[in-house]
Amino acid sequence: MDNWDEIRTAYQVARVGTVSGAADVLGVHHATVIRHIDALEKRLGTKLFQRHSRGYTATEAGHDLLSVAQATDDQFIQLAGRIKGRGESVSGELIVTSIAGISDLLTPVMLSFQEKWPDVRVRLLTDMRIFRLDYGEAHVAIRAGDAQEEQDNVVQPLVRIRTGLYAARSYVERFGLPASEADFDGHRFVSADLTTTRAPFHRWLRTAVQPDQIAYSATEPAALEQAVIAGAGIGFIPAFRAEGTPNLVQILPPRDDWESPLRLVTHVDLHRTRKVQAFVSHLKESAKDWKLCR
Amino acid sequence: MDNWDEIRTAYQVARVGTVSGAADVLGVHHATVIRHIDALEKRLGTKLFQRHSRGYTATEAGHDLLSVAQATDDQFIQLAGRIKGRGESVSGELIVTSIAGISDLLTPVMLSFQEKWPDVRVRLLTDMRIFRLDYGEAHVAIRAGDAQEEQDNVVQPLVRIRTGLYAARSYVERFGLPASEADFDGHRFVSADLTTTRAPFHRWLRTAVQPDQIAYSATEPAALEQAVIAGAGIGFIPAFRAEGTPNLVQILPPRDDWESPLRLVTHVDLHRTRKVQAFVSHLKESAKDWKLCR
DNA sequence: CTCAGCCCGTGCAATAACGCACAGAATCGC
DNA sequence: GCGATTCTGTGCGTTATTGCACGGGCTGAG
Repeated sequence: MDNWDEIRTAYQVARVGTVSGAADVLGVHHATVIRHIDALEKRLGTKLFQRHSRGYTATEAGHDLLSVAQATDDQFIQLAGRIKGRGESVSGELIVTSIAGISDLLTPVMLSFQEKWPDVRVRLLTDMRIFRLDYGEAHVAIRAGDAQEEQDNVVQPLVRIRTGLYAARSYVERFGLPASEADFDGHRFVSADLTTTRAPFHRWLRTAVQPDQIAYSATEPAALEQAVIAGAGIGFIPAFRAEGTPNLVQILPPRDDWESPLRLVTHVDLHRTRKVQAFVSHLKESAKDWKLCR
Repeated sequence: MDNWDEIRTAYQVARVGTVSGAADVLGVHHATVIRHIDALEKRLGTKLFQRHSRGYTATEAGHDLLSVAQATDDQFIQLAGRIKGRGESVSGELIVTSIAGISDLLTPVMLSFQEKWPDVRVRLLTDMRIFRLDYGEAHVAIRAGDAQEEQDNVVQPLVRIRTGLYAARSYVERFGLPASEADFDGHRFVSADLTTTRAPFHRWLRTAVQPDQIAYSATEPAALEQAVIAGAGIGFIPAFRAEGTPNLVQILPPRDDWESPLRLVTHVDLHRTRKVQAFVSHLKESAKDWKLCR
């Protein structure tokens, strides 16, 4: 059953009853309607209409087509309404992907957004691999660093996360408190695998300490944080997280060159839609209240 | 939502995931697919797909279209199957229209036909006006006389109904029994309006008797028959009906030039279908058993 | 790193679809 | 009964759609 347009033509003929009338409705010449009907009947091998001087009347097959195409027409009209309205409405799914380790910041934002727009189903994806906006894997991405983005992505800076060096109180009691960067000899450190991170503070650490001083490494930020809290070594923790955590001692305060700039990225096709715009503005508004960032 | 073909194209793209793949399925060039998508998105004002190097992935709107068009495709396939199979199957409605007054003959035929093909719903239409086959008002028509049929009608002779002149026994007791055609003076006759009948025996009667001898006239054959039986006058009754009716006296036996040839008429478009063929052959077979016809 | 394979996108030529005009036929109203 | 109207059907010229070929980009394997 190729050529749905011919079905649509036959539908109008069955509905109106005349070729001329259907042609008017369809906005084409009546000769076109005749040719569509002829072609469709030839392909089906059955007469859809009885031709007579007052018009076309549908046969049984024509009536069957009429009812099916009627339903189709209704559904397409509803579909068009939904699609056209979708750009205007804030509803459906909103998929946000972000770097790991900032879910404390994001989760309240997502929840308040969903509270504001109850028709939206929110999904937050965090994974090692980078989700591709141009594959439609997410509507909004929150990424770190200055990495080059793809062509069609709209990038805007969000906040800069301040990160400091911390250690657990239990670690300090056991290994002592280094006075400064020059006093790091003999200390143990917790860091991410260099293969999976491009965070500036981790890169800095690799230059500041010996490789064998990295006592513990992991890929997941939460795992690193847990390791520091457990006393495995000195490690980087975002200031906003360290402040709320007891038993953490600041070794070195946040430095500007450790700061990780967060970028808010959307695909250009989705950037214009009201749903994405709503979330973007909501996120930027919420980010103003984030402490210990800038 | 004009242009259903573009929806069909978009449906295949959403299903397959690539323009090239959809083009293969649709049997068109991939450039055509791209143009269809572009046109459809432009008309809807919404992106249906995210374009990337590995193909097209559907957006939310695209997924919506996919599910709607999927259902449409299924329904169209089923529709095509029904329509193509309809010509082969003996089912659905079968509308027969006939001249009034032969329902005794037809009803058993219709009933046995329905018994033979239980999926058929049979309708018998008899009315003063002639139902038009080319308007699709009936599949089969049984008509009388030699009237010219329209262009696309298939005509085949059925039987010739023998008609005689009869009177009720009560009439004969009151007015006497005419010995022959020459003895009609003073007798009363029952006849159809000349405006509504072209039956040869009625026309003959108008020449054989004086107009004021027509004591009773009607349009409906059953009404005429009832009038004759009630003793209103001498009238024509088909031999097959008169034989089974008590209290009827034959005035004149059937004559060849009174015979009314019945024609079996079908529209050329429907004549080929198996359903109509089945009924036509069933009717002709049954007609062989009709008594007092030839 | 390079090459092969598989996508998408666009200018240009061919082709199929379309609109136009006219003819024929039937119906409606006067 | 007869013109007026309406509808279908077809040949012809035009337009729009399609197919083709080529270029470019991305991906994944060797």
